[in-house]
Amino acid sequence: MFSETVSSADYSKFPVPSMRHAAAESGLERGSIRRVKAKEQIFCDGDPRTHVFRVEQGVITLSKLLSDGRRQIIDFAYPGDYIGLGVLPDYVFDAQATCAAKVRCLSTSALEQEAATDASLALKLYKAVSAELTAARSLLVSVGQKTAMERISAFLLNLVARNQKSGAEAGVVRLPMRRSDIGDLLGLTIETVSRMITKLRMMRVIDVVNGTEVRILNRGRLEELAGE
Amino acid sequence: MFSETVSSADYSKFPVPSMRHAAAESGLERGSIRRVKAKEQIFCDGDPRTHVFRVEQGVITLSKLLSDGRRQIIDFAYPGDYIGLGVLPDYVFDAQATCAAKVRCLSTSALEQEAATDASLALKLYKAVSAELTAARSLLVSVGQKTAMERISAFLLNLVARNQKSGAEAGVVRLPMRRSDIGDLLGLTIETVSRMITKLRMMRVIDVVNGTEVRILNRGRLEELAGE
DNA sequence: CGGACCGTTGACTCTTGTCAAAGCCAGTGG
DNA sequence: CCACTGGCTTTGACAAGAGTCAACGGTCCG
Repeated sequence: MFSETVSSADYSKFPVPSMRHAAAESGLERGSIRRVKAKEQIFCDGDPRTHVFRVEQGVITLSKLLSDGRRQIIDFAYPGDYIGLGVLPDYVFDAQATCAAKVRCLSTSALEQEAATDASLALKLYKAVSAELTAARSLLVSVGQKTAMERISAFLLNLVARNQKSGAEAGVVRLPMRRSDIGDLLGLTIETVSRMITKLRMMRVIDVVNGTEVRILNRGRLEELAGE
Repeated sequence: MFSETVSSADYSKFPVPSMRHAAAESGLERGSIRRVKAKEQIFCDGDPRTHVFRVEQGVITLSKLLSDGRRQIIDFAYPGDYIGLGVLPDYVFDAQATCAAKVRCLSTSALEQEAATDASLALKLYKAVSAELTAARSLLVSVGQKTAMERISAFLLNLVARNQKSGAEAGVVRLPMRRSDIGDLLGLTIETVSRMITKLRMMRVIDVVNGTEVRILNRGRLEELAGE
């Protein structure tokens, strides 16, 4: 499963380049682009936190692994999202591309140095992390309180909202992740995820094409099913 | 149950006072102290986010309520923790005191204004929110992946770690919250919480006095049970 | 063509939730 | 001083939602 995984040191091969057009760029715009292949690991839990990444293309899975193999996905990072923000010296989760992707690499030390004197940059970091916190807590509510059906429904609505922003066809969601990823995000098994999706299809609430594209047929019903 | 609850507007009666010794104080030190009684609501989900609070004494429960009454506790805020940080115009959860408590009230607008020019303050906010994010994700891993026994064990160890810092007797934890609070934090029912605590007592891993004070008898075993 | 991977479906199990009753403790009022 | 009340916890019996195990099918790719 991890045969394509790249050693955790690999991302150090993508240093932040010298500031060629620095004057025009804030600390969050600089940085070289790194291409990652599907299933390639960007960094691992426990690695020194040398870079912060900004997703430019693709979807990145952020996850935490327990020693016995259980996995909790903490978030899916979409284009525009930042990965690896925080105050700890090491990364505290794994980051892996679900599909071919591009990320911008920002040196942690340079970022922190700049933020120490640039209040607007520091505030941007504050806002980015606050948004992550809101998302994490919302997921926590789902996982802690909702039934399998409610979690799947809420998850789909969440994806719709994200995709809307990136201007996709209304009411159609691409699922770039596998069933096991959805399960590990929502605290369910792949079988349960599959069954709930089948049930939603049977209820004519959604339609699924190729297993990866979901068309919302009855948004109102889906919202009811998502349990507020 | 909510007979002692204070109307959501009440905290506006505690404005930030004029800066009497401003030169010596950063934006996070200023602010009047507000006393809250046990079970008193500090603010509600949806109220305008007029203040950020710093817990000075007691324990504050942060929770999110679903329309049908299910409740997810997002965090317990201990002395030194900040409540209500973020970028949204309204509060996105309820804050309620589990026991008599004191909080310092900081005006949101003043804080934001100051942070816009003071990078070190903005960085402090960034760090505070980052810590909350780490805690939220750690809880998410518990709730999403762990069994009831593992969640309870991890929860107790978490409390031990927090209390250690505030210099309590080693290996003894006070539980200022009720079983229903623990259940709503961990995504379990009160019955399950009670059963697991009983089981831990039977296994001689912990001892419980008065239902509110837990003595850790076998920390190693408890760590094993917490599932990494 | 064959294998690997992923998703779906079915039968069965089990952990946890639900419902109900009893115990415990603190505060109150006679 | 003590019985009463209400809130919280504990315990038990039972139910159900989700997990486990297993088999099958589809798709991609060498």
